[in-house]
Amino acid sequence: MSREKTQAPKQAETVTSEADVSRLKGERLKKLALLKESGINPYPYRFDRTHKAQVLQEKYKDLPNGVETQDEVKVCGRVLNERNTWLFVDLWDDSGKIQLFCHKDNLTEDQLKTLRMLDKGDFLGATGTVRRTNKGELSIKVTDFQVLGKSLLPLPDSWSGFTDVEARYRHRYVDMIIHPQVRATFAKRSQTIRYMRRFLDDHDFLEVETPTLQVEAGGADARPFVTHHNALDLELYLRIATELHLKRLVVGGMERVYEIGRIFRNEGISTRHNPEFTMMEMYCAYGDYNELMDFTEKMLRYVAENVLGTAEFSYQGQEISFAKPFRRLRMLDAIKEATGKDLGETETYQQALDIANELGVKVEKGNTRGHVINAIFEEKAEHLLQQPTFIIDYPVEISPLTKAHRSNPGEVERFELFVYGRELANGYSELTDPLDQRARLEDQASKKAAGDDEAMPLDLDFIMAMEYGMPPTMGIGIGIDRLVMLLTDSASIRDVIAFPTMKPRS
RNA sequence: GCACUAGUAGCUCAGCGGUAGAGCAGGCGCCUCUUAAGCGCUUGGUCGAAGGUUCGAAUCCUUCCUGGUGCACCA
Repeated sequence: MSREKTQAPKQAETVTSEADVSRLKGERLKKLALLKESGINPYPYRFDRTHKAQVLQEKYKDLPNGVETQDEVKVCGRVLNERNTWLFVDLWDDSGKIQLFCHKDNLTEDQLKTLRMLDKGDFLGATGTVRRTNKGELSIKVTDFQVLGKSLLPLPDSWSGFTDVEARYRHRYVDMIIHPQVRATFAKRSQTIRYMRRFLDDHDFLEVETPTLQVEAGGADARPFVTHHNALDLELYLRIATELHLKRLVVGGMERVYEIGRIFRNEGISTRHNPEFTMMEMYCAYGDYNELMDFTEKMLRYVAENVLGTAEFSYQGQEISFAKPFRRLRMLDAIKEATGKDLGETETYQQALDIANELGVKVEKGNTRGHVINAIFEEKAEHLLQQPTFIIDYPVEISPLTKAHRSNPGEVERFELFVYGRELANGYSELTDPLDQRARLEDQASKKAAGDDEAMPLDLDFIMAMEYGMPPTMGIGIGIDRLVMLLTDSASIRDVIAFPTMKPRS
């Protein structure tokens, strides 16, 4: 605390020297000083607006050109453009634009002087009457105005735009000021979560919260972030999934639960991966994966219809339909469709590996028939799945938390949903047999001990929970960021995460 | 982690061995019914960083930093 105080004067010096260095900021600091000298507070407390821009545009849409009303309104927002030396000012709020008409006939000498102390980027509140100019622009004939927040830094110019991707991610607020599209994307992100939540709530689910800090990070194959708790002198992991805790709640009698939360995985960054991302996981007692696919389909359709107004949309030039029934395809059949090879005829790791070699698929992870099948699927079939497709019946070896298939040996009742060749969701009939679960997790733990840092740890309390008895349960995880990418036609996951993970500068 | 690619004024870009440029933004003045944009004049740069080659480097070479795209990892 005392350290901060001693540093305070130094910070003040920095601001001054920056002003010397940056002439653009310096010009604005001069205007700020001028405002203060004129007795104006450039950072006041509030403004009572009567209308948002969009409301006025709508209300006066039939007002003819050149017609003035006597209707007095108060509007406020950020100045993004100015023409004819502040005669015309484009004021933007979160609904849209309204033009201010600042004619000298309607303003005092002092007000005209104040007008010259403004900059693009400033927040302004204006009072005046509604009129439409001869050229057809709805405007406020300003009779009074207040500075609501002085801006000290220049915005990118609106004509050439703001295209430096790095700058847009690092300074998202500028990106959002300049690009209404970006604001719209994040509004849709919010709505996506809202309607998913509403759908689940309407189906009697309870929203819950489970620990982010965990002693062992389980529930998925991924490397975790490590952190440290000082008071306990304890190494902790950031969660890589919410699954194991949500299932404990099902054991506890909460029959329908879900969590929408941040997940952390210590993996590479790409257009489809951010180290922290948002996942919706839900668990529902007494259902199986067949029912879960029906449910998922309905939920996604509901979300799309409410966010977009339609369940059919275009993603990166590809028409995607959430309206039509989603195709359901066994993994082995997907491989057969893609390659002509029937892995169902193989029985051993070696037989499967021979086919992989024949297809030129490298199997770099795992040494079981299931791993080979999965590798072939991922390399040969996955990218073909453009329209929503449930790939069902996965190999047991890559699914340690999933119930064995009721009729196909070696398989589990699991599906993944693919859209545009990308995984969007992962669901299954949950494994509820504690003896089977213990055996599978012990197998995982031995792999972990053997050096597989993505294998799951042995969570004994999770097994104990299951030993108390668990009902048949269906459960799914949906990648929210990827869903938002689809609904907003965003090419990169960074476009749907307001503050994506970036390396620090210098 | 690997490959390719980029970094020049506040923004968008040109320049690719010979004195750092343009448009917009900014400043000053005039102007007051404009829509990218009234008119005139004008300020503005560690060319991402550090080395090297050269008489001379924004430009060529090396290393590093930070992005983007693809691959790998993964969801």
